[in-house]
Amino acid sequence: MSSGGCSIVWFRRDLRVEDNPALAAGVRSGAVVAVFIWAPEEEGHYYPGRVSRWWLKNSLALLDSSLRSLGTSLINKRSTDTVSSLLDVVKSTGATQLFFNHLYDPLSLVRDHRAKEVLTAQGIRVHSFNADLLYEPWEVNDDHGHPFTAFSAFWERCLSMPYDPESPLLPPMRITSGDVSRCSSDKLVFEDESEKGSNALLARAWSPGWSNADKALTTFLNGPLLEYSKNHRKADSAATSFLSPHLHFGEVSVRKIFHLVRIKQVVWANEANKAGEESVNLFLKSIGLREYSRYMSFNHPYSHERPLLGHLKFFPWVVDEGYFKAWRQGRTGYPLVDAGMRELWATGWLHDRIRVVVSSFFVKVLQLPWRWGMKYFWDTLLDADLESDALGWQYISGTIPDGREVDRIDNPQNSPRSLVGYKIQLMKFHFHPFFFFLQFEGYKFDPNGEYVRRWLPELARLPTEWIHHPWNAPESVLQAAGIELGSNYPCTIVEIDAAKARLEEALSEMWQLEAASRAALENGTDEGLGDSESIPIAFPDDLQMDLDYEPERNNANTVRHYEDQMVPSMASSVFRVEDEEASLDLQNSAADSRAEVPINLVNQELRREVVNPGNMQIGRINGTLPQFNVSTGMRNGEDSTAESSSSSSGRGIVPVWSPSASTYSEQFVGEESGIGTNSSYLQRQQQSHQLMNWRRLSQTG
DNA sequence: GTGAACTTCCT
DNA sequence: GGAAGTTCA
Repeated sequence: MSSGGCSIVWFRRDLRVEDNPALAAGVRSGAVVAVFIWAPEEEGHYYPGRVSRWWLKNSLALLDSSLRSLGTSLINKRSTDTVSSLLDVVKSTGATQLFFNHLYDPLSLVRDHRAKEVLTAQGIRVHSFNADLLYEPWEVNDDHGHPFTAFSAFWERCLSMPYDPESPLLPPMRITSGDVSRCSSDKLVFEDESEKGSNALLARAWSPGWSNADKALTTFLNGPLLEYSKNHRKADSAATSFLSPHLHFGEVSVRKIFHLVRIKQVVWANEANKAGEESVNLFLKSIGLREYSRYMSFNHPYSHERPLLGHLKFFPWVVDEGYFKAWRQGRTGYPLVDAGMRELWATGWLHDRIRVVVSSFFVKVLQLPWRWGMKYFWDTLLDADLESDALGWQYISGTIPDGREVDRIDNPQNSPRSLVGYKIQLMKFHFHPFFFFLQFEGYKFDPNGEYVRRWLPELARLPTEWIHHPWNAPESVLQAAGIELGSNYPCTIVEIDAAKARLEEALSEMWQLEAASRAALENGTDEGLGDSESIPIAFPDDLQMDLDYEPERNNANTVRHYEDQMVPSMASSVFRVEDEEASLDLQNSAADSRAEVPINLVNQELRREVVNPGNMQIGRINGTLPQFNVSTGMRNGEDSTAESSSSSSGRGIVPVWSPSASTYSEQFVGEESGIGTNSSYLQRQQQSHQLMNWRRLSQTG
């Protein structure tokens, strides 16, 4: 029912015309104005990295040309305030409706909710849809109606839901363009001069854009998918789908992938093609992990900044800039790790297996704070994806709940013996697979050393026998290969045995701290002890790659720009908000005197962004911070203006932040419940935290 | 009812 | 490989 005015279709990470529910609904409602708003400052320190911006630029160009062939074009807006820009577009086009597809990262959840509120208040009808997932997060629950807390159970349920995911929609036949004569389109700049040279190389390997994504999908389905299971262990194989960057920007619909893969599954099942079936299941699992990452982000919106299991709060991370740099540059002395890091820097891509290798090394051997690693991935990966990367790093760090710890996490009421459970859990994650793997098994990813030789030419002449552990090679062999350890290839930055010992120490320290904190809680003493989570917020100042270690970068002027990607210093960001909210926090802490695990600065940081993304104020209601509400209240169309796609159970739901308390996720590491006390702690600690910057931290490490 | 043994689960 | 859930004597 078109009401005279046109409709805005707001594109974000759904850069496709096929199976795009928001676009389809907009087109159905009449004339359409398609809009993309570029407001990267709103992303805070998750300002997209260079390669990611390159992708976006190209993807948008393709979307625009597709829209043009259908009868309209893409209006681009450069903005520091997405919601204001939306309003501007509404006003200049006389639009009466807004259509968009859901996103699930914490910032989008807040921003989109605000957009909906603001536009609705202006009399605009807002409709939002699921275009990114097989099922919306709130559709998938266990038998008790609670969200799942373990991936496997979650995925099993997804695959056996009583109704199938929506069938993919065809692209619109044509689009009637709304009146954009008074709505200008900005020229968006996604790369500066210094970045163009590096980016030029990307185009040789990648083709962004929805139609290319579709080709990549077809290629994969007709080729590598069959061998996916067999090949996916190899670092080098071409068996990956290479769909992840396409998926990140929504150039291809997960539901389309799912449907097509399932067709293959049926065919191969009929043929009793075991390898094919296994491959399909494995590939679907990777789709499932992507779904789960959104699920986690929705249910635990702090999961990109805070461990979901509390014990890691007490892990004494090694805050060592030198280690961090060596890891980034691929100079750790572990060939497989170094090869991976150099490939990442040179190409923006890393095979999934190698991601696990380098990130495990980061967390378990170097024991650097995982958020640094995650941030570096964010800056360098072509398919950087907040939710997926958060899930991945939390997994590597062993902080993903496995479904049993849920009701004991950070809950003072629980019996001390649950500690044992944590302990073992973490020991398992840390010790078991990795050290073994590093020493003996790593080679199965790259049995012939081809991968290492490609990315570490200095090791190319080393016989395969030694290629993964040159430190064991006889001197004569090294000499013959032209290698001098410590000179043209580094000695191991940390030896395995030393790392193992240090890890044991670190873990026991962690348990002591946790026990002490627990004891303090039981005594009603405040705060407890050390909180290593205050580290990860800081990010070293000089995240500059040394140019001589960048194989693909011959131009000395192509210095990477990190200023815009810098994690704000604590002094400059957290405390500004703190000041504004000082009085409130006092109230909160008085009301919430129940002793809590101490402050989590990370939480403060998210809060800063959430409360104040790009200088827009999101109101606090009743003196509390916006909290994420997954309670059932909003299921019943608390939001009457929103209309979900056509999902039978999904109608009326838009992911929403609201001040209402009592969410399931409270059970995790004080996501909500900790806010009040955290703030008060912060306030009291203000002085000391203000002084804390990277340098100071590095001295303590 | 109770504890031992067995099963199942673990991005 | 440890712990919660289940079965069985």
